[in-house]
Parts: sequence; C-alpha cells; structure tokens
Amino acid sequence: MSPLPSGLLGDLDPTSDRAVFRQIADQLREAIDRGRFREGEKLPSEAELVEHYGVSRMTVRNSFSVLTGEGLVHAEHGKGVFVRPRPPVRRLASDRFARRHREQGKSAFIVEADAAGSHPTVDSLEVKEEKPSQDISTRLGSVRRVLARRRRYLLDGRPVEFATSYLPLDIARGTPIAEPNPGPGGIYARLEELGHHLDHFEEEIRARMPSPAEVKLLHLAAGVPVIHLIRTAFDTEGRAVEVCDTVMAADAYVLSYQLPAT
Amino acid sequence: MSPLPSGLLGDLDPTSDRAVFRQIADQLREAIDRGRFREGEKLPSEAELVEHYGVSRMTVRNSFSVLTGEGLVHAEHGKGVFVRPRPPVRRLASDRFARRHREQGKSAFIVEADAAGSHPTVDSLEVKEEKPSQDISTRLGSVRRVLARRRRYLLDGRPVEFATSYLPLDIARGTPIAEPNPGPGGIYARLEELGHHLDHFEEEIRARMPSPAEVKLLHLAAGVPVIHLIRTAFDTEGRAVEVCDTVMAADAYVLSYQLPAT
DNA sequence: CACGCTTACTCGTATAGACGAGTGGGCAAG
DNA sequence: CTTGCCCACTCGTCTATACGAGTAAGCGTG
Repeated sequence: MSPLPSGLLGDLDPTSDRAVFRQIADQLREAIDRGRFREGEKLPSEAELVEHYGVSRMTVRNSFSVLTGEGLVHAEHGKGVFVRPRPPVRRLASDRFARRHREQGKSAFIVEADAAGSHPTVDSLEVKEEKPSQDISTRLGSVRRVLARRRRYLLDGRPVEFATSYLPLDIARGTPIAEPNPGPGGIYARLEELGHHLDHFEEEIRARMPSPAEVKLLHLAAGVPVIHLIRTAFDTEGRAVEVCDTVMAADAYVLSYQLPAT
Repeated sequence: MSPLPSGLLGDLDPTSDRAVFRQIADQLREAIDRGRFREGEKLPSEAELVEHYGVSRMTVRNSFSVLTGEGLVHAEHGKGVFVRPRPPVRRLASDRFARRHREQGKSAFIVEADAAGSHPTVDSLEVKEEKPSQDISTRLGSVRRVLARRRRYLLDGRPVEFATSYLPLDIARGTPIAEPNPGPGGIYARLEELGHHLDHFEEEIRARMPSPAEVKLLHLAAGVPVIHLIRTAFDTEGRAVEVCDTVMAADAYVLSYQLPAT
C-alpha cells in the first residue's frame, strides 16, 4: 500500500489531551473544509490511515464515526468513505399556498419541481378514515374521527418528504377530498369549493434527529436531521379545517417566510 | 453484579440478519419509547448489558452510540447512560418583532423568558466593524463593511442560541446601534428612530448538525441538530437594513408562523 | 463531627485480531 | 470478444484485553 501524499494530513500530538481519534477527525474535517477533499471524493481508506497515523483500525473507525455523525462523510461498504455531497435544496416559500397558485391545476410540489428542472414523483398514497392522535384531535377541535391522506414526495427518485393531512370527517367524507386524487389545486381548492374559505395557516417548525422509520422512508444518511412541520389551516370562521404533518429531509430544504414588520 | 430484572429487555435473535448491536439498540429504544425508562433515568450499565446479552463490551458501546446519535440518550462519565430529558422548548412566534412588542423596552428575549418563568441571560456581547462574508454582503446589497453585533442567549444558565446582526456601516456607525446596549426596544426601535421604517422581514430556515464550534458554544449533546435562521429586515424603501444570522439548539425551540391564505 | 482516603463502579480510549460481505478489476476459459 | 471466476481491497461486525479517569459512597482518622 502506497503512503499518503505528504502534507495532506498532519501528525498526531502525543502531548495533547485531545483523544487520538478526535485529533484524526479534526484533521480530516479541516482537510474537507479547506477543500482538499471535495464533495463526493473518497477519503483515504481505513488501512491507509492506520498506516499514516500508526494507530489501530478501531481508532480510525472511531474518527470516521465522528465525521459521519456530523453529516460530513458517509461510508459505502466495499468502496470507501466519501465526502457527503450537499444535495440541491428545495426552497419552500411562505406564499406557496397562495390562492393564485391553486388556480393552476397541478399540485404545488409538481409545479415547483418542474420549474426547477427536477423530476417529481408522489408515492405511497393512502387515504383512509381513522382515529386521530390526541395531538391531532386537539388541533382540529376535539374531533373523534378524521380522514387521513398520506403521501411521500420524491425528487429525481430521491425521497425528500412525507406528509399526512388530517381533515374532520364531517368536512371530507364523500367529497373529492376522500379520493386518491382530489383534483386540480389539491385539497385546499376543494375545501374552498365546499364553502370553507381559507383565512390563514399556522405552521410549527421543529428540527430533530429522525426515528429509524423516518430514516427508512427518506433514505437518510447518518447525521442528517429532519424538519418536522405541522401546518393547521383555518377557515374564515376560525375553524381548523386541516392539519398537515410533514417530515422533511433537512438537507433537502430551506424554508423561507415573509413577515410583516407591523 | 445482580442480573437485570427479567422481562425488562428481551433476548437476541441469532438467526436474524440484523447486527447484534442494532438488535440491542432496538430493544433499548423500544423500552425507552414504551416508558420503561423515563426521561433522565439511568439505563443499565455497560457491564450489566454485557452480562445480560452475553456479548463483548464494544458491542454494547456500539449500541449506545446508535442511540446517542439519535439524540435519545447521553452518557455521563463515571455515572452512567441516561435517557435524554427533553428540555422545555421556547416558542418563537412570527409576530415577535411586531412594533407593539418594541414599545415596551426590554428585548424580546428577556420579556418572553420572564413571562415563561425562566431566567434569561445574554453574554459574549461583541460589537465591531468588519468585512462581511460574501453571503452577508450580497444580502445587504453589496456593502463593503458592516457593523456586526454578536451575542449569546441563555435560559436558566443553559445556552440556547447565538446570533450575529449585520448592519451597513452608513446606517449604524455613530448611532446607539453601535453601542453595546442599544437601548429600549433594541436595534429595530433605533432603526425606526433613524428614519428606516421597517416594512417586512424575510426569514430563511435550515436544519443541520452543528459544527464542533457550535457544539461548544451551545453545550450541545450528541444527536442534537441546530436550526439556522437568517433574517433580513427591509425598510419601506425596499432596502435591506439588517441581516441577523442565528443558530439555535434545535431541542430548545419550536418556531411558529402565521401565514395569510390569500 | 468533619475531612480525606480508599474502593467499587461508571464510561472513555486504545490495541490486536478475526471473520464476513460488498465491489471492481484482472485474468483465464470458452 | 465475452463470460465468469478469482482476488485484492474496501468497510462491517464482533471478541478480548488493558488502562485511564470521573463519581460517589463508605470508612477511618484526626
């Protein structure tokens, strides 16, 4: 095995208090930050780093696990450890539910993705009636049963978000909203047609690490958090007519809001 | 060492494809989710789990590192591994910069924390003139030098957020905005007094894992992401008069926005 | 009673070795 | 040339061991 190019990575400081695996992680992180390793590029293999630093393999792996946890790199079995590329982000503007966008026909997700030149897909559509969780029930004004619409969104084949809309049964049952495809403009257009004129939305945003189920659904790499967004739609009478619970791959999104200063 | 209470944790499935350390992590995660271990409670020690499952210590540690990365547990040297308590969250409403809030005197952070019964602190205040990054410069309309105001916010002694405000020098130099304490109502009140009437804000929100520097500043546990918020304030003439770059401990915040449906 | 030491238990760090499994290139057989 | 196998290299998992260092409780001494 040929040695690493000299100067690419430094030496260890045996007098330092800092653990060896942290020193190695620090050097790799710095090399990445400085662009010595670019996005998608392969880092030195475990064996090469063992050789270079004169440490055991577990110590090198420990360093990698630090960087993996930071979302900086990811390992591919049989291939190597690579600098994690930053995927293109999708920008969600706060006016994405404005009435004028609903008048077009296709859903906001499809329109926006097409405009950005990506290939959008929606899958695992499920529409069913169910008993809501305590939280959802409270948000909808203590309803006992709801219509739940679940779907997952993909961009160019990569899952980026999944969402569940909950609507009170007395509003949604027997309407196009209960159909797999609710028609042009989505369920908000249907709600307005049914006489529930939308007044405003309230969005709650959290960020956290994903559950194992979320990791699977969104194909998340280690070190990628999720953005958890809960939107409640209110009609002009002040009634909550829909709650939408969305989990997004955080590395695929920037949320953008416009706020009045008054 | 006394064995674990039977039934608390299950057995391994040697026929399973799933790695042993993942099986152990799964069982611990499920026990936590079911409330068998409560917030702040100590999990069985590494030695106890080694005994219970009949595996080596590194395998048990590997399981813990999975849960740590998910933000579910945290280890304390010399004490044990504990279920990570969910700290109280601070809710940031989208009207937190409304003009009426500025008329009180104290800063939004202090007022809100007092109301919630917590003890707020602001530290590491630094005010200086500097050359802005490319990004900040662009947001402010290609200015060459800015006034930067840095500060860190703590609740009951725990750091929860740090922020830097950038203002064009031609606006801020020589005004109370350049003082360590800008006075009642904060810099937004001063901006309005100086004739820059605020029209609206734009906020960009991202979530990601923290850098090592951010881990230090916010005392973040492993598995806690940060929310990165960049707010630009525009005056009634459409000029960007301030950019505020904020990094928040994600486990301490819920952001809340009200959006018109029109 | 108060202080300090000892001790047992905890997690942190590191070594050395073994085997498994995914990947991809090269080589030999057809 | 194409196909298929083998092999070298990669990371994944697991064991066994060793020592270091933080914590807390108990115990003995002053």
